[in-house]
Parts: sequence; structure tokens; C-alpha cells
Amino acid sequence: MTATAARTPPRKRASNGAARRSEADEIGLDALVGHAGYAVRRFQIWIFQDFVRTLGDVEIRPTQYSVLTVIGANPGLSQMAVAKRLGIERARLVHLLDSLEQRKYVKRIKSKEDRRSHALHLTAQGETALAKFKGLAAEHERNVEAKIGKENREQLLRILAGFT
Amino acid sequence: MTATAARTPPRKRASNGAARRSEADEIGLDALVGHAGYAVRRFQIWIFQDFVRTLGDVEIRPTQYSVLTVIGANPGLSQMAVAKRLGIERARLVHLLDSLEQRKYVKRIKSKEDRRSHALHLTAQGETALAKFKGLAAEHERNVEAKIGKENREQLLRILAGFT
DNA sequence: GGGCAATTGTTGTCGTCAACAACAATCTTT
DNA sequence: AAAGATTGTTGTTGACGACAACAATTGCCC
Repeated sequence: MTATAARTPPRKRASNGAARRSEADEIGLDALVGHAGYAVRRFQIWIFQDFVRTLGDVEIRPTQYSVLTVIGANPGLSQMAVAKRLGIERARLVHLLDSLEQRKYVKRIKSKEDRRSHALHLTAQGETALAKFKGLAAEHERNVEAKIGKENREQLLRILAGFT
Repeated sequence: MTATAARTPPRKRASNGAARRSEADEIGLDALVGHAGYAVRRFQIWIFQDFVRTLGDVEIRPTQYSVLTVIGANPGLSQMAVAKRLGIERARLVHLLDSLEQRKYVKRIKSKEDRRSHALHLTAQGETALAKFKGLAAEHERNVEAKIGKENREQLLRILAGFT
């Protein structure tokens, strides 16, 4: 249906000069509505900003939180394993871990079995910090719930469960 | 529930050295499952990549497509109006339009009413190109449908309709 | 009607992030 | 032992969001 709409000639309203649309932005999105990617992108931006705002006091961003969570749940993982599990590049994970190690949340321990790799662990400080972060993340999740509705959020999680 | 899970001590499996997990990555995500933001981010990455791949031959990225679509549906808009409608910064839109204008898809016409602003229009070439892009975008949308299911996609669009 | 604030497009900087490429050190395979 | 693959690291490139500053222009206010 989107393809057929492409043949529709654009309605030339306000084609002379810049738009003078009172104030209510009644600007049509045309084919953009109906594109899952656009809706998801806008939603993702919203969720990202709310997360950053809610976890702003502890200065933890979404990616950092995901790294800490995975290490906390699976101590001893290699950087490669973490990167693959979270779908981030190992090159990028290096900087993330540099930062988290500098803040004393994470330790890189040289593996005896494979001297190329590092076993990743949370420090004691990292454990207690992560517990706090999880509380704030739960607060953020409640914000999401308030934004789109309780059962909508659950349905969304169900639909996208395959991507985690 | 996510908050209570934070108190659960991490099970120390494979804590000596780097992980030796056969091959099937059975790495727990712990609290990450249940976070809408994480699922949405992963899904957004997938959708983004599929869009870029499907529209790869015509070298159109999602943001460019959204700009062309809005201009095509609302000829004469100012840059400010387009930027506000799509939630991108006007500073960023400048470069986007530079590129699209260079490729002869878009024209910046100096407005007579407000000599500060430009009225944005598609060129004839831009119109036919956009029609082609819409066809490819529809193909991409079918990929999404194949990935998450027809009614799941529709439900997703309904849930996130407020963000467009 | 004159002056001041706001708006528009533009340029620039900074930091995040994905995608590569190259490299040394270290396994693994043959 | 030699060749090839993997792991962590460094660096580059380009898209992107967030700001800040600026000139030109418009709108508002007194």
C-alpha cells in the first residue's frame, strides 16, 4: 500500500514560499506513518533520553549499564564474549571497560587458560553500585510504563523478546 | 521485581579465567531482560541495518528518506518546520539538505514572505526518485513483517503511534 | 517609528556510536 | 614447526545528537 501511495501526486498546499501553518503543526508524514522503523526510532530516542535522565546522577549510560549487568550476572566472561552477547564491537568495549575500570566498578583479570583474554569481574564497589543502578533502572522502566501503558509495555517486550 | 533481583548474589560459574562456554552462548542477561529500552535498541539496530541494506543500491539512509518523504508530502516547508517535525536539529538538517540538493533531489527556494527562510521542494528528479525509494522502503517493511510477524508489526505500530 | 528580542539558516565544536582496518600476542590446526 | 585463527588494542571514518555562536531578517513593544 505504501508503494501505491508513491504514485499519488503531492498536494501542493502552501507551495508558495515558506509554510505559514498557524501553529498546530499539521504537517503530514505521508508514507512515514506506517513505517515501523520510524516509530521505533522515535521511541528509542525517547527511552534513551529518559534512561540518561533517570540515571543521570550516577552518570551511567545505557550501554554501560548493559555491560555491568552482563558481567554481574556472568562473572569471568571474556571481552569477546561480552561484546558478542551485547552486540557491540570489541573495539568499542575496550573504551567502555577502560572507563568502568577507572571508576573501580570492573576488574580485568588476566586469564591463565588463555593468556590473550581477560576475565571480567565486578569489584565489590561495582556490585553495590550495580544494585543501586538497577533500582534507578527500575524507576526508568516505570516511566516507560507510564508513557505507553502497562500492558502495551508488556506486549512490546513479548514482541521483541527475540532480539534480546 | 527488577529491584529485588539486584539483591540476588551472582552465581559464580566459570569464575576462574575466561569463560569456556562450549559454543552455544547461554549467557544470562539477568536484569536486562525485562528492560524495554534494551529490546527496543536491539530491534532498532536490526531494522536500521535492514533499511540501509535494502536501500543500499540507491544510497539512501533512513534520515534522508524521512526528509524526502516529508518534503514530498508538504512542499514549501521551511527547514525549521521540517527539522521540528522530524525531531532533528536544524543544524544537522543543513548538511542533509546540502547532500540532497547536490544530488538534485531537493531545491532550496528563497522565500519572498520571510527572506530568512527557504521553501523546500522536490525536483522532478527527486519526485521520481522518491517513488522508487518508497518501493524499496515497502520491501524493507515486508522484511520487518517477516521477522516479527504481520500482526505483531501492526500491534507495534499501534503502540508506538504516539511517537510519530 | 525606532530599537530590541526572537527566529532562521549556517558554521563550528564536542561526545557518542557503528563499522573497519591493522597490529602484536597468543592459541589452534595441520 | 609453520600457517591460520582469535583476542585485545589502537586508530580512522562517517552518521548522529547536543550546543554555542553568528549574520540576516522579522516581529514586538514602547
